[in-house]
Amino acid sequence: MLSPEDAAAVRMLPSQTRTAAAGEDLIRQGDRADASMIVLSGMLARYHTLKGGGRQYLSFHIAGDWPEAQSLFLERMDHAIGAMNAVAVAVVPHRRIMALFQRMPSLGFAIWRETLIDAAIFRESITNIGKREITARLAHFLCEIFYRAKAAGLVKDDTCDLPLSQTQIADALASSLTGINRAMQALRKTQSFELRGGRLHIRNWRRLAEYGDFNPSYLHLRRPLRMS
Amino acid sequence: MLSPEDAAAVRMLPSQTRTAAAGEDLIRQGDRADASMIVLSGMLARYHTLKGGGRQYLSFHIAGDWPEAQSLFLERMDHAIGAMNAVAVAVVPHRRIMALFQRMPSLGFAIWRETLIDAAIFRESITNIGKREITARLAHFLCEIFYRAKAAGLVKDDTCDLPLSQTQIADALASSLTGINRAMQALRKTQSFELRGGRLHIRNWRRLAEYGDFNPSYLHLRRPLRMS
DNA sequence: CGGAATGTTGATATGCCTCAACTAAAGTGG
DNA sequence: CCACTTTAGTTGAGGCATATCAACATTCCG
Repeated sequence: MLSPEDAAAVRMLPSQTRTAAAGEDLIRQGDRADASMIVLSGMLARYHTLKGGGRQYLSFHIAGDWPEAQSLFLERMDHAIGAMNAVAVAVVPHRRIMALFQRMPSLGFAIWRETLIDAAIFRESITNIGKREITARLAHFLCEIFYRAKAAGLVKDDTCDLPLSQTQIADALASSLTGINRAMQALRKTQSFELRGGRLHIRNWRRLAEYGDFNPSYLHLRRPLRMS
Repeated sequence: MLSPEDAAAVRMLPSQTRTAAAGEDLIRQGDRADASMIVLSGMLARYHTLKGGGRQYLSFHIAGDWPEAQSLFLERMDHAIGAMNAVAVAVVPHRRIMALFQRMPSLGFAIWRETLIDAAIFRESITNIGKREITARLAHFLCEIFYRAKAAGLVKDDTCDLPLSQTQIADALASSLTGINRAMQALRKTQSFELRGGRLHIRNWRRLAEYGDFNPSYLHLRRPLRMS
């Protein structure tokens, strides 16, 4: 989340809109990128591909995110970025961004800050996967998705998009389809949320956050959200 | 790893040397930091503390690393930084660093790049913990430690420091003490390394890297190392 | 030398993965 | 619009990797 001024400056950048369908890759592991992208709509994911073809999803990105700011300074992609549903992104060449930095250093710092928050999200994911049992892990995951969507202004009627299959959630949370399916059933019993048709509806935030041991401080929002 | 010029500029910054003994924290979760630190010697770790007191180690840092560059733009620490053995760090106030950026933007970009590599390391850790069985996970971990030490010029006689107990390795790899102990024994059978007295000695890099499915591209070195 | 930290080994338990079959929903073409 | 195909979700059974618990050995260190 950039400040309004920074966001305005970014919008003035010459950019090209690119769309992708669910399942398509926008960048692949090993690619060189000479442009970054800003998500306009839909959901992107970063993922590693393992030998054998399995995936580990690393993070998910929604409108307003810069999932690829890192390519500004890292020559090759160490992961791929794919579309989880129909997606539109603004593609901005690196040189444009670098040129803008010179005029507005604060914008550079703001984007830097975004990449640091990204890193904080990865850290939290390590702990989530490493230390929490599968049901709590899922609860934490749902909390993060919802909280970030809310911070981005994408929540309406306590509902946001979550266009992931249970298989994909399993590959994000280092679990299996069966494992996630059963965790989902266990969590549903808490009546704290509903997940249908790619939409996540929160019924009882407190309970879900409690269950998932979710503390949003790692997201480093400038002002905390008021959760219902 | 900054470029020689950048590193020289950093060395000119007024800084204060601070030391810490094994087990001491340099910064705690929730703290505000108004200075960053550069590791001079010893090993630091970042970690999350869980309710119940358990730890999840997130990353380890050796001489030359900036484990805390993120505090430049993130107000509060979302994790702690502790010393794994006797440590010396150079403490540089944020305002000095920011002032230097103005004179040498390239330095800012170099540090930004370092934080992006940090993030890549976290991502790899997610995959390592999430998708690899415990023995391969350990092998991968040892490879990363050694490879980074080598890149930093801290390897002599195919040996580097690794001042961690099996309990600490377990808390880094989302395993248990017994689990790590047995993985260690299994790995030792490959004769590819020795780990004693806080020193890691590599006997057969190829075999260990193979076992741990270790591909160093995520470390984004400018020129790859030649491994013996 | 004694005590604490670290590492090793064995026994047992269990969370979750794997495999497999089946149901439900969604998407497609005649 | 219905039959068909594909994708997603559900359920059960069985096995295994790894956690947990407990005792003991070893090394480190004051």
